[in-house]
Amino acid sequence: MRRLKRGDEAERASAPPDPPEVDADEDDLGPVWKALADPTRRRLLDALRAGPQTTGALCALFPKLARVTVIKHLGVLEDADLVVVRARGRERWNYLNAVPIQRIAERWIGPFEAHWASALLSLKSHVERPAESDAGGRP
Amino acid sequence: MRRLKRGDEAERASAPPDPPEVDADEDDLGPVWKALADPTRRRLLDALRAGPQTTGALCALFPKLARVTVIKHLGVLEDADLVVVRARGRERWNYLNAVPIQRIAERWIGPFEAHWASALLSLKSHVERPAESDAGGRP
DNA sequence: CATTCATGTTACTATATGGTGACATATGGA
DNA sequence: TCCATATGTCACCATATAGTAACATGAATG
Repeated sequence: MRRLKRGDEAERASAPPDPPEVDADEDDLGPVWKALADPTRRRLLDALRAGPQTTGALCALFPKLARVTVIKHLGVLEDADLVVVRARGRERWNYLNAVPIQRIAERWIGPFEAHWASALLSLKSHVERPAESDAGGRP
Repeated sequence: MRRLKRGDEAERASAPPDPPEVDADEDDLGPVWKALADPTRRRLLDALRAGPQTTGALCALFPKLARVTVIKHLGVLEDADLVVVRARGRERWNYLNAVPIQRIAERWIGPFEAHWASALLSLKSHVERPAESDAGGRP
């Protein structure tokens, strides 16, 4: 969790400021997985997909949660580089950074795609079958 | 429990006055995210990518962990439908099931992939206007 | 300068989870 | 039958995490 950086001079409080740089050199995907594990954080990212939001606006999207809870979730997302923050005045604009998600897609989803194409067929015959029988054996 | 799908044929022309609702469909792949959050379980799935293995063989692949730990991890993976088990005799063959991963790719990676493309565009505009940042501007 | 508003930080609690050893169950072979 | 092997369950502990209330900080406004 980073401290507030002083933003540029406030021109108006309705339009988001310029987006920060997309820091993308994140080789450790562990924090990303951890951040994505929580459904609230996934919904938070989903909300940010529509566009950058201030922290207060994000808190307003989750009336069931305390404001501090949302802030902590944002901190986890920021540590995972899934959210980048840029402060302008006393507002804090949260930007979605989808690059780590794309990393996951490249390094994880891709290799596993071969399985639901090939191994799924042999697996499908086992799924609805009661265990304990010896048909087919070790592939 | 299955949630309703919302088809969005109806386009909104401009920014609506009502606050944008966060689509909070907590689908059945919550356990999948939870299962994937742990690095040991990811390595377990990685080992199963080479082919089905008995529980004992999998335990042998993780000498640092107790056998019970591996079994519990396999239980989490099985609850998430990422691993399907079939018993043969007194052995237990664990099969990888990549379908939930594919569903994550469809429902998550896909929508976010469109975003990191636009994020790069935003980055470009940010680079072309380097003056408005606060870097070094703090008196 | 004082006030207000948006935001962040500091304890604190409850629950979840990873990890382990001891014990239990079932299967195959002597 | 008896015994070894493969696997799963139970009780337990340490840590992590989601969540909260109360308090603190910092910027805009009068």
